[in-house]
Amino acid sequence: MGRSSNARARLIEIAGQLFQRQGYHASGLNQILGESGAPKGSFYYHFPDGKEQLAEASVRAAGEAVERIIEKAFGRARSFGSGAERFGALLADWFEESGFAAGCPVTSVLLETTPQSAPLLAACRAVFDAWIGHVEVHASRLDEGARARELALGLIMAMEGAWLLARAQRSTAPFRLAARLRPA
Amino acid sequence: MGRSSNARARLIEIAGQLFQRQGYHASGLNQILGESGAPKGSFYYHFPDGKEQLAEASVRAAGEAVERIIEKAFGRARSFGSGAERFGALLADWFEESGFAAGCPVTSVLLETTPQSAPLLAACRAVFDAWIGHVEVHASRLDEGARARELALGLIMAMEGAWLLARAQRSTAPFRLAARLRPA
Amino acid sequence: MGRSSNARARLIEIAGQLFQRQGYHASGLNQILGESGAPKGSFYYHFPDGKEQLAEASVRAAGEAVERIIEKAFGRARSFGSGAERFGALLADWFEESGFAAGCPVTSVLLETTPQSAPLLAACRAVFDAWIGHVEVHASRLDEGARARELALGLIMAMEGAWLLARAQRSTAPFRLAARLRPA
Amino acid sequence: MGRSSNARARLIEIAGQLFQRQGYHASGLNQILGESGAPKGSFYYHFPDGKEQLAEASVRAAGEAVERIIEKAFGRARSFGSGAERFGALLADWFEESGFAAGCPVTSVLLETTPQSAPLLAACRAVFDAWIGHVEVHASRLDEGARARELALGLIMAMEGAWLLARAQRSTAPFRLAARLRPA
DNA sequence: ACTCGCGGGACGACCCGTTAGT
DNA sequence: ACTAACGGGTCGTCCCGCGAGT
Repeated sequence: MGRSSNARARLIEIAGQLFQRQGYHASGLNQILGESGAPKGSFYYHFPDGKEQLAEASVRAAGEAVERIIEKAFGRARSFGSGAERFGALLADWFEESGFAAGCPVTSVLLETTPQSAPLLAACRAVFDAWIGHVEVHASRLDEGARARELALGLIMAMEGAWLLARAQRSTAPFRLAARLRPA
Repeated sequence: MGRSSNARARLIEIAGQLFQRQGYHASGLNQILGESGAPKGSFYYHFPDGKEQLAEASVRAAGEAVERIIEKAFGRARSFGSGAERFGALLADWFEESGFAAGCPVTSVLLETTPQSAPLLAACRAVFDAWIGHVEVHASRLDEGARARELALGLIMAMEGAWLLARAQRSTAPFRLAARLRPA
Repeated sequence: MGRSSNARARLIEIAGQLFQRQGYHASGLNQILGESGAPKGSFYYHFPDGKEQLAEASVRAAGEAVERIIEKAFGRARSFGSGAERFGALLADWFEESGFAAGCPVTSVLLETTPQSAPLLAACRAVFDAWIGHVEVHASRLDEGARARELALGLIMAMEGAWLLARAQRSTAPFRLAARLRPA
Repeated sequence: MGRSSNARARLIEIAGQLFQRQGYHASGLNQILGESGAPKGSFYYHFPDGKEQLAEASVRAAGEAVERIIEKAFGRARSFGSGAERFGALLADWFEESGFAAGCPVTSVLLETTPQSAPLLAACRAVFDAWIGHVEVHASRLDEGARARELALGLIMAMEGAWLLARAQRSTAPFRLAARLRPA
């Protein structure tokens, strides 16, 4: 498990980065394999179902990374607002460190998938749901519980929209505004 | 001239639909040509710069379609809130009529383009800016002017995020929540 | 005739240059048209049989240009050797002025034509024969008549070979050696 | 290992034949692939740099074939003249066996390549140089050494020119005359 | 358990030389 | 004399097997 996990993990890592920057279809297997230094045979050993399986893994991995960001943002927050602001700031940092290039890891795969590939769509949905769930837990702790789900949904939704606008405008400003959006 | 406009317009229309459903790269020229009944040579007559030029045209065309939706939503609105709600409802209708399949016409192109193709990125940004500008005009008429730009940015951002979640969940509910999000 | 000859002549001129540098198939109609500023419709007015007809015209035109070079070289020559040397020098100048890039105008078309297009092959052969004939006339004037045809054939053949080597080596030296080759 | 060499070698062989008969650009990859029975994917495994890499290989392979002809012609020759005559005769045979259709394998590629593709041009030049070098070795053995290089250059140059005229006239006569050309 | 060499077709976008309409 | 439109062709790249080897 030790050695092989490396190759597998590296493939997931590289693929995730490329998907976020170029999109799923624009990131060819050859490019992914080239940049991760893995030979073709190895890839199909680790991912016998091919590119989609890799995409699913990359979506789930990136999903967990964002979950950690959510925990970091809300972990010690004393109000939903301060947690949301910290969340936006952390996403803004991530985005800026990528050179204003890396989109949301779920979105990049979600939008190029619909008709076929139910498992991939399901993974994207599951990751979104997990994010919302994590935020909801913190919301119900920090705010009146009745609004918790709406607060969580609204925050994730706003951050996703912010990610898009941030990309189009090459700016981190949208993340800060998104952190302040609340259901009326 | 009349005939030819048809071919061009039809190509833009079909391409836009496919991009929204499958994404830019997943929509091959052959498919676009096949579904619009246009031969290959005609396509390169109307779009000598190729697929990207078609994408740019489709982004701009869809941008104008959404502008009309914005005008329709806010045209007779007596409050920003009622305009926003109507906007969300119209987008929800559009999305539902597409069988829960059509994403935002800008997003689908924006996310698969970044490193290269500055004109395409510029077109995406211009369309976003135009939407925000249109909403802002109505916001400053209906609300205190000081918040108009933030209200507009927030609404567009929220709707974009809603479009993503709507797709992942095959639901129109996100649009309704997005319509109610406001800067705190 | 006055105005239109210009367009026609310009097309022949440009096409000849491109064929010599890039070959027949590598020189697209669009490039030829673009560089000569002629619209597509005009081209098919002047050359209803298409690209091959243009190629034939360019071969014949360039053939006459070389004939003039032959006359210039041998016109006042007092020996076959001095005429041949002058011929080689003039071809070397032509080649050098083209930036060591322009091959023989006949060869470039001849080698990409064989199976189809008998008229084009015939034109190439006719131009070669005309060159040989012109040299032969001078040879029989300047040398013993019995060897005239062999001298002419040998000189043209050597110059053609020189043109190839000159191109591969980016040098004008082959032309000077070719001018000195004689049947043993 | 044995099997794969076959595919690669067969591609080079077929491509060389087609280039000699039709030229480089007129010989489409699909035709080459069709006649050699190889699928596209295999081709790009063996020649990742594409058609130009195949052309380079075919030029080098054909270059070695002609080197063998040179050795055969001059190997047991007792004079430069008899070696040259045998060389011309062997080329004439080759040309006749091809149905008066196959041009020089170097020339066909050289003339359609110039501006781009330095490696291809270098390969053509290297093959020419190798031929000249081989002839020169025999020339210095059989003749006065001082003239050896000129004899070699002149012979190769004459044979190249002969190959062109042979093609235009559908005759093997030029090869025999070329064999007799010597620097004056 | 894992890697690799070699191969396989379908499809990608693009551009070709040409013809109708006018 | 020229704009508009036409398909079939160009080369290149896609994601993916399969067998032997380590």
